[in-house]
Amino acid sequence: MTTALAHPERDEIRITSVLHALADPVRLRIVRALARHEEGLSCGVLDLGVTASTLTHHVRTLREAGVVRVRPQGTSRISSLRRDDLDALFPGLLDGVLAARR
Amino acid sequence: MTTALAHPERDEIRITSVLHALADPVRLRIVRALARHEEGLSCGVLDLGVTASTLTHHVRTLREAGVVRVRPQGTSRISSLRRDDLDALFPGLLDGVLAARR
DNA sequence: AACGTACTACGATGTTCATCAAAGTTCGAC
DNA sequence: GTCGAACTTTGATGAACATCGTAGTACGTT
Repeated sequence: MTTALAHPERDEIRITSVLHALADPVRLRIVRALARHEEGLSCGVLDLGVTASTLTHHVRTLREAGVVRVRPQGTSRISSLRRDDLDALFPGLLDGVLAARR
Repeated sequence: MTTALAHPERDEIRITSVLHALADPVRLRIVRALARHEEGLSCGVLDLGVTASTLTHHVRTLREAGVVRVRPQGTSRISSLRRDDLDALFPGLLDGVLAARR
């Protein structure tokens, strides 16, 4: 399928969707990894202890919530944090989440 | 029941539980209301469009996640935001959530 | 003690969700 | 064009959850 991946515009991002997307241990690990790689990365390289299809589900949840942006590159898909949008809408939220020790 | 209400200690509060607790429209409205009333308030006074038993469930979810502190007062229970604990653990998170326009 | 208010506990219900396996798609390389 | 790698889609399953109604408890007031 070559239909472009759907991403919400900045003003379509809802706080409840973002919070729900972040409220999962696997997705939170993805977000933490993306925070360390500003340039983005293919989530397949992460060892998260879930199958590929589950990983697809999680990345889609993050994308549809507006937390990450995904762009195809070859057979891979590069995900990156939508830090600018999130910081503009919910200043402090992302930093607070990333600061969490546990 | 007069058994004291259980609250997690500050170092027992987990980010995923907090995010999950905040990721519900009804609970978010409760948190917003509590943010406007530092002294705390009885959640029963809020008109949230849910029954009393559902409200109990939501307040318990917030309490067990460490988002609010609840103290009995007469036949009521006064809830208040655990702003100090949340700000210490996840600086910016609460402000970011409260800043959300939608 | 009797009553009303505020809240809780329990049980039921329908929905959402995280997970997986299996089969399918897309794309680069040979 | 064939192969393999990376990812997605579909369908199934079990768990978690938001909601409600009913019944119950705790407490202040009369």
